[in-house]
Amino acid sequence: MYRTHTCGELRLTDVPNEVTLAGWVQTIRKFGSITFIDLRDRYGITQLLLGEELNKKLDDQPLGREFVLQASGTVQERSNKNPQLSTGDIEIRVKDFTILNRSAVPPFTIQDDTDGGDDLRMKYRYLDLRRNAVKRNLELRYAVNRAARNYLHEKGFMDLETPFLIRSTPEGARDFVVPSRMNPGQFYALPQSPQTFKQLLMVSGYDRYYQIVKCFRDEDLRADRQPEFTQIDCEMCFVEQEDILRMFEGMIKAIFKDVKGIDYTEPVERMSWEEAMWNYGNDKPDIRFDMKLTNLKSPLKKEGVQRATGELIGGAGFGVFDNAETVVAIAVPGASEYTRKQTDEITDWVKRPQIGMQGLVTIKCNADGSFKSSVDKFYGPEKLQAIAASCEAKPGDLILILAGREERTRKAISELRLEMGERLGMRKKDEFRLLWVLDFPLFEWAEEEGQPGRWVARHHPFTSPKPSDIDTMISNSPQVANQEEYLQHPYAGIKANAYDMVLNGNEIGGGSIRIFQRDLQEKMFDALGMSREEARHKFGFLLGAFEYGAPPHGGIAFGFDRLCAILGGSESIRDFIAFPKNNSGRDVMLDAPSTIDAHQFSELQIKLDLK
RNA sequence: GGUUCGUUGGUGUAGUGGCUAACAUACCGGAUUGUCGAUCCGGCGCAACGGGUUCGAUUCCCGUACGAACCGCCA
Repeated sequence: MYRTHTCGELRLTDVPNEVTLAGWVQTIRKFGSITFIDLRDRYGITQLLLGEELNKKLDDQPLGREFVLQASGTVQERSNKNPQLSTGDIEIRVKDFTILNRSAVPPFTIQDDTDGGDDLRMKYRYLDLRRNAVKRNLELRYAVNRAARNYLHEKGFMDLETPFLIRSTPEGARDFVVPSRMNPGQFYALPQSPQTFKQLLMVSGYDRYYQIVKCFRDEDLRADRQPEFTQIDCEMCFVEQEDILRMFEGMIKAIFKDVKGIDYTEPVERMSWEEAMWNYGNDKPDIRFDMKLTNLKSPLKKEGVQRATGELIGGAGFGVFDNAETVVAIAVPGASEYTRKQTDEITDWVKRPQIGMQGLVTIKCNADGSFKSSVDKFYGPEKLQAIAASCEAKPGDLILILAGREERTRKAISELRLEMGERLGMRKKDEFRLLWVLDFPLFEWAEEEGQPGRWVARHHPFTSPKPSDIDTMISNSPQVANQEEYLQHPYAGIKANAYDMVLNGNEIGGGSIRIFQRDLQEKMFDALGMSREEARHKFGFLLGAFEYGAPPHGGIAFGFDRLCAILGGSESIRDFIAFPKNNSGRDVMLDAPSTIDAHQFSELQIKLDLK
C-alpha cells in the first residue's frame, strides 16, 4: 500500500496514529539537524518532520523539489501551528521514507504565484497543472459539469453520444476535416456542434437529450475561443420558447447554487434584441451597470420608440454630427472632473484601430450646472443643456458622444460603455447578472467583396421564425430588388424564435425553436440561396427525417468552457482547460499539429501541394 | 488576412548608442533544532534569428520566427 491517507486530510484527531503518505516534495526546509518537508498531492500539503536519525539517509539519498516521496511515521501535534494549511495543526514525525521517483529541476516554480510565463507553463502544462491556481479551475470545471448533469438527469434528460466523424457542411464556420483511408479522396468533418444529430434524436422520440460534448471549429482563436471546445448541448420535444427558457434558467441557477453557493432567486431578465441594440449597442449587454445609450440620431428602429432623427443636434453647423448616419451618447456618472489629459486619453482609446472612430465629443456637466464641451464653438449652453437632458445626465456626469456609420458607431459606443464601466469599477467580478436576449432577426444581410448580397441565417438554418412571422416568410420571395434597400425587405423584419443567455456581457448559451415542417425548412433553404438539390445533398437525412413525423422541438447549447471561466472570474478560457491550444491553434506541449509520415500520405492517397 | 505590444541568466523583470548589463527568484555549496514565502553567507548563469544605420547596436531601423491581445472571421 502506497498510502493510508492523502496529504489534505489529517487533523488533530488523528494524533498519534501511524500513517503513510505519498506525494510530491513541495519544499525542503533544513533547520540544523532536523528537516521539514512539505509533501503535496491533489488534496493538500502535509508537513513532514525528519529528525536527526534520518540525516544519514538524507545525505545518501538527497531529496529535491518535485521528487515523488513516500513517508511513514506518526501524526503529532505541531508546536507551531500553521493556520494557512488545512493540515496545519499536525505534522508527521517520519520514521522512514522511500524516494519513489526523482525529478529534474522544474523550469519554473510549482507555486501559486509561479515565476513561469504563459509560454513556458503551456509547454510544461503537466507541471503547471500541479499548481493550486490551475487545479482550482479544473475542480470548478468538474463542479459545473456535475451540477449540470445532476440537474438534467433529474429533469429526465438522457445523455446520448453523437458521432465525431461526420459529413462536412460548408455552412457557418470552417470544418476540421479528417481524411478517410478506406474511402480515398473523401473526408469526414468534425462536428461544429451535434446540431443535426440532436434534431434527429427528437424525430426518434428521445424527447429530452443532453450531452457535454466537444465541438470543433477551424476559425481564428481568441482568449475565449479554442478550436476544440465543450458545449452543454440540449434539445427537447413538444416545447415552446417559454418552456426552454424556464428549463435552462433553472439549470444555470442550479449551477450557481451548487458551484458558487449563490441563490439566484430573482427571475432572469429578458430583453428583445432590438432593445439590447438600442440601449446598449450590443446583443449581449452587461447589465451589471446602467449607463444606457442615448440615440441622438440613428437609422435603427425600435418598436414603440421613435427613430432618432438628429433634430436635437442638427442645424448647429457641426459637420461631424450633421453628416453622420448615427450619433450616440453615454453619460458617465461622476466623471465630469476628468482632466483634459484623461479625456484625451479616452479619445485616443476610441481612435485605436480596433475601435476605429475618428474622434470623440465630450460634454462635462459641471456640479454647478454649467457645461463645458469640446464643441462649444457649435453648441451654446441651452443646446448643451438640452442634449444633457436627453441623455438624462446629472451634474457631475461626463457625456461621451460618438458619431459615424451606424454599425461601427454602435459597436464603438458599446465598447466604450464597457470600458468606462470597467474604469469606474462597475463590472464586479463577484456579481452575476443573467439576461435572456430574445427576438433576434432571423436573417442577416451579408455582403462579401465582389459578390451580390444575400440572406444568411443569423443563428442556423434550422431556426424557426416567430409563429407570427411564418406567413411573412412563406408568402414573400427572398429576392431583394435593390441592394441598398434590403432593410425595407419583409425578410429584414422577420424575428427568429431564438434566444441567447447572457451572463455579465458574455454570451454563455444560445438556441432556438427549430423548424419541424418540411415546407418551411425548404423555404428557409430557398431564402439562403440553397437550391433544392444542394439542400438535399447537404441535409437530405434531416429533410428525410422530417417526412416521418417530426415533433415540434427546440434546444440550446451552452459554452461550457466560457461559463466556467466566468464563474471562475477569468477572461480566458485556457485556464479552465487542462490542455489548451495557443493563439495559433497549436498545442505547444505536443508540438501539434505536425507533419505526418510519407507512408501515411501514401495510404491516404494524398499529395501535398503547399503554396 | 490585418493591427498593436513583446522576445535580456533556468524563470520573471530592470536599465543603457560605449566601461564588469542590474534586481528578484530558482539552482549549487556552507551555517542553522521549530520552520512553513524560513533566515544568513558564498557561488553559477543572460541579449530569438537575419540584415541595415553607426567608429561602436542588447539599445535605433527593416525583415523573419515565436508569443500575447484585438479587428476581420467564429451559421
